[in-house]
Amino acid sequence: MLISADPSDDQPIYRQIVDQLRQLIAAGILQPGDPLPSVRQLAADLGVNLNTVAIAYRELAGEGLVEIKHGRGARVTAAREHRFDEERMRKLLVPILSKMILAGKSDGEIVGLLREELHNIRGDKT
Amino acid sequence: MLISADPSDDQPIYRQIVDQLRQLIAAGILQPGDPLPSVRQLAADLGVNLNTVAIAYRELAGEGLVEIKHGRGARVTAAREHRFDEERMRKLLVPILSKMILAGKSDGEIVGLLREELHNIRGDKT
Amino acid sequence: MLISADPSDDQPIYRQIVDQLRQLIAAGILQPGDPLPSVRQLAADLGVNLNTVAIAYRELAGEGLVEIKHGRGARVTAAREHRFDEERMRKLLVPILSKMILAGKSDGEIVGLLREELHNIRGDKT
Amino acid sequence: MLISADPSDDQPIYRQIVDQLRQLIAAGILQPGDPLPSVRQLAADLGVNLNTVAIAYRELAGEGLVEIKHGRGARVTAAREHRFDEERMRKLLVPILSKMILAGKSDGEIVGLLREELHNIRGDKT
DNA sequence: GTGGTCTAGACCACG
DNA sequence: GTGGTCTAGACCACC
Repeated sequence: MLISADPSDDQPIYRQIVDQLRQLIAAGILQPGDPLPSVRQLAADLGVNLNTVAIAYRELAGEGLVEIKHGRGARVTAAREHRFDEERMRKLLVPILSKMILAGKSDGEIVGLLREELHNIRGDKT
Repeated sequence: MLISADPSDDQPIYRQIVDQLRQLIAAGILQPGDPLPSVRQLAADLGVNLNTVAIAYRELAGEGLVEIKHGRGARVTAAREHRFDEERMRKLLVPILSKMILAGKSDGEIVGLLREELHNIRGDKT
Repeated sequence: MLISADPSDDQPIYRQIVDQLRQLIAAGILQPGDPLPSVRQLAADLGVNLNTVAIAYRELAGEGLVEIKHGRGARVTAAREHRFDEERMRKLLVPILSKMILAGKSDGEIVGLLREELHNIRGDKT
Repeated sequence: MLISADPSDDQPIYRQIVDQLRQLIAAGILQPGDPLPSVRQLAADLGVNLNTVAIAYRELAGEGLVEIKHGRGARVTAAREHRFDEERMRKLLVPILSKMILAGKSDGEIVGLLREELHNIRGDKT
């Protein structure tokens, strides 16, 4: 299982699912055309309600990352540029960076950690 | 006023306040020992509910960034290492990085954007 | 083959088939009395399930556009006025028009686009 | 009540709500900044479940037509251009036009009906 | 089998 | 008060 759901996380479960699937797609582990697990299957695996997974899938469909076909499951969309709201990204970044700075991290350490995560995501997936 | 509250932001107001105060502390604009505006004052300035500001202050107190003295207002905590939950930081970073990757950003572009934001936060504050 | 089935379309396949056949009849490309391809044949050509095509034919029969003769295939119905539920047509039109209006289209642009499509459908068919 | 829900309609209830609200916004009856009825209120009025309305609101938020504020209700978004996928609009139009043609309507009649609907939507709302 | 929709009812988060 | 999320369970539509 590549996906997990933690009800005690501060993020709602459906968003955890969205974030993890988005990461798998960004990593290339899920390639365009690949099928996602069925709503019922994933719900059973995660021990969550069917609707919770359905909401996650619907959100990904809204982002254009997956295509949902009635009766035939969901698949990763044929690759296409994802829109990029730079201002939004910066705003998301600021609180995280602030926390790191307050923890005494130097710019080098912060950039290093970022590079590590980028590498983790991109990884090798041949 | 260095703080603003935007009701049309996607973040709840109390979190906007928390994030901005944390950023000001990280930037050194608010130094250890400095007093925060009173809850009443800030609530009035921002035009938000008193409780909203109180919740924000309580959250910052929970993070150990400010000390609330009953009846005597809140002050930035005497400098001390803020705990650093690296795993948590990484988890916060992943969804943002995934989105940037899907938007076609190269590692260099992503690191560049991060460096810019770091610079913006650290800025000049003597 | 004048018909196609696109699994990545947002419309279900059976509806794609219905809409395309209806359009061909409206355009006069399929004339009253003309035979439709057999369910088996069309299903094979489109690479879709037999039932999917059968459901499409049944829907067209329900609209009175085709006649299904058990064991002898389906034919376009002898010409007769198709019932016209004006209210239903208006209801179908409203969401599309609303979207166009919100996109800033003028009445002229909208009417122009409609005229183009009418022309495309009517086309030349001897 | 400006909105209605018909469970026997072929469109799902949440989409009926979306379409009607979009129409009201296109018509200017709901202006930017205007509050939408609360989820619970509208659900009660329509006699449907709270979640059904919530899904409709979320969809409108995804379209950028309304902004939902936790604890403070939903409002029509400050006006902005709605994206316009012309190909999609044409594809939606074709089946409707085919039906009208099969009903024996002339181009003039069809255009006339369209103009009427445009007028109905745009209407006077000073 | 797949996903889509809806309900009733619960509990949490925000202001 | 507001909306957000989740559950359990039902029924429908598509292939």
